[in-house]
Amino acid sequence: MDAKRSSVPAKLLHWYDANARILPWRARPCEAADPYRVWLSEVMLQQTTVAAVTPRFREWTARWPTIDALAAATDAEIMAAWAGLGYYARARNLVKAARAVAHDHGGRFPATEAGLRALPGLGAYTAAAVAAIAFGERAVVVDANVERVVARLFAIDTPLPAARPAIRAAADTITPDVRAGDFAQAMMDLGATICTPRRPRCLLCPLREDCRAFAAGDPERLPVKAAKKARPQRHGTIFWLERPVDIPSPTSPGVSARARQSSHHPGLVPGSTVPQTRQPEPMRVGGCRDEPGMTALVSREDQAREIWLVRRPPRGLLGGMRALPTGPWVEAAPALDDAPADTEWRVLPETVAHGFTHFDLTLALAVGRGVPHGEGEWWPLADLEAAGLPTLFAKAARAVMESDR
DNA sequence: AATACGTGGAA
DNA sequence: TTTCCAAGTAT
Repeated sequence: MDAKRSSVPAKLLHWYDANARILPWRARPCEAADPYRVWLSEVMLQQTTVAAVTPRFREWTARWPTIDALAAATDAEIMAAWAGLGYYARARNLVKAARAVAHDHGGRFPATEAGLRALPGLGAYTAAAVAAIAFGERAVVVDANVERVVARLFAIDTPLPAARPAIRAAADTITPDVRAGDFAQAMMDLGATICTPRRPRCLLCPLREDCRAFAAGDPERLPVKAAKKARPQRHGTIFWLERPVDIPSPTSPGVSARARQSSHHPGLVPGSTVPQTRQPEPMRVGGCRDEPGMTALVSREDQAREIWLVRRPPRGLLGGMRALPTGPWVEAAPALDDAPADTEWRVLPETVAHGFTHFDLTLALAVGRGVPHGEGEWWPLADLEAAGLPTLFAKAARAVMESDR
C-alpha cells in the first residue's frame, strides 16, 4: 500500500469533521449513538432520500421513542405509519426485528455485525452500518454512495453489479480500525454532496489527489451500470365502494355493468368499449376548492360517508397495507373482475397512473354502493388520511373525490 | 444471478 | 416529459 492511499481515511475523516451533515439520527460528536435510532434511520434510508426520510423519522421517533415502544405497537399501526415510504417489506421486517430484539435479546440490539445480520430486514449493508455507527465495530459499509466513491477512487470500470466484489475488496483496504462509524458516514456524505452521480464537484473533494478516475479525466463515467429494462404497462380497476347510507345520491343510472367474479368483460376504457349511457353528472357536494389535499376534499356532507377498505396479502406488492379493493393488474384492458360487491359500478372518466419499480400501472376507477363480500372494513371518508394508504391508493382516492364534485 | 419490491425529486 | 436515482433486502 503506498503512502498516498493509506492516507485516504485520515483525509476523509478530517473532511468529515468539518463538513458532516447535521441529520436527526446522528449523535453529536463524542455522544453515544442510540442503536434504535441508527437502525431505524438505516432502514428508512434504504433506497429512500434523506429529504423523504427526515420528517418521517422525526414523527416516528416521537411516537415510538424506543425499541420496546415499537415492539408493543400493533402491525396495523406500524404499517399505516410507514404508508407513503414505499418498499413495505421494510415495515413488515421492522416489526419482526423490533419484537425479536425486545423479546429475544432483552431489548438490546445485537452489538456485532453478524448478530445484526440475523435480524429481518438487515442485509449486508445495514448490518455493517449499524455495527459501525452504533457500536464502533470495524465493518465494511458499502452502499450506493460508497460504490460510486470507490469505483472512482480505484477506477473500477467493471459494470455493476459484477463489480461488487472488487468494490467491496477495495473499500476494505481503506476502512480504518478506528472511527468506523464516522468513516462510513463520511463516505456516504462525500458521495451525497461531492462525489455525486452527475457533475461531481471534484475541485471540492478531499480525495481528489488519490482519485484515479479524476486523474483519468472522466469520473462521471464511473461506476458503469448495466442497461435497464423497459417497464411493461399494466392495467387494473380500483373499486370505490361506499356504504349505502341515507345521503343524497346521484339520480343518474350509471353504467349497467354488473360485476361477477371470474367473469370476462370486454374492457373498461371510458367512453369506448363499455356500452355506457351518457356520462353521469358528477355528484356535487360542498367543500372548499382551494386546497388540493385529501382532507380538504371532505365536506360536511361527507362526514357520514364511509368507504370499503381491504388489507393486501401479507407478502408481495404493497403487501400488508390497507388498500382500496382492486381487480387483477394485467396487460389486458381493465374489467370489473374481483369487484368487492355485486352492484352497479360507475366507471369514472379519469384514470390513475402510477409507476412502480418494474412496471407502470394505469387504473380505472369504478364507483358503487352496496354490501361488500369478503374481508375488509368500513372507513370514515373524513378520516381517510389515518388509514395509511400507500401512495397509489391515496392518489386514487383523491381522483375519485375530485371527480365527484 | 436475476428479479420483485415504492416513491418523489432532480435534471 | 422522461429518465435517473436514493444509506438495499429477500428469494
